Amino acid sequence: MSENPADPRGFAERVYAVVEAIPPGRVTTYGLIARTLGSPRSARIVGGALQHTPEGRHIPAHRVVNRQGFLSGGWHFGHPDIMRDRLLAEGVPFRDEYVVDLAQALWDPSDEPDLDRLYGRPEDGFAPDDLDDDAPFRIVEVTA
DNA sequence: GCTGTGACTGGGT
DNA sequence: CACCCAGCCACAG
Repeated sequence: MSENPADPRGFAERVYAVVEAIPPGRVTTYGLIARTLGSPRSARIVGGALQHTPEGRHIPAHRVVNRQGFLSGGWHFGHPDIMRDRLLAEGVPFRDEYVVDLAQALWDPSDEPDLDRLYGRPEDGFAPDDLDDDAPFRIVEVTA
């Protein structure tokens, strides 16, 4: 599987679009980005995309942390301190040395209105695998 | 095309 | 609360 047909820009491009929308002083998580893009199980791919962030583009990748608020991508900046200092400079509250206070700083991309225009539209022709994710049961074919 | 690999996650122990 | 475990899925060899 390479690229989503309904996703001509590529998954990584859409990840960048979301990350660029994160307000200064706020953070979001890999999982929320993945969910917002319609692919809840692709949190790891989100991380992979950020690892290959193009130099020329100023993408605030330091505003992405894991579900616990931990700066799991800290070493990408040379040292986790770099990432932490950038967040501190923006006023992001910390619960621990390398753990941000998600209760205060978490920003959910899916709360943003007009998601389609901001991040692209995952609906058209998107693989329906995500739809049953949160469903309590799966609809199966009735065999005669 | 097949395989290995994670800046992840949620559930279980 | 802290590990451990097994899915996860796009992407690079």
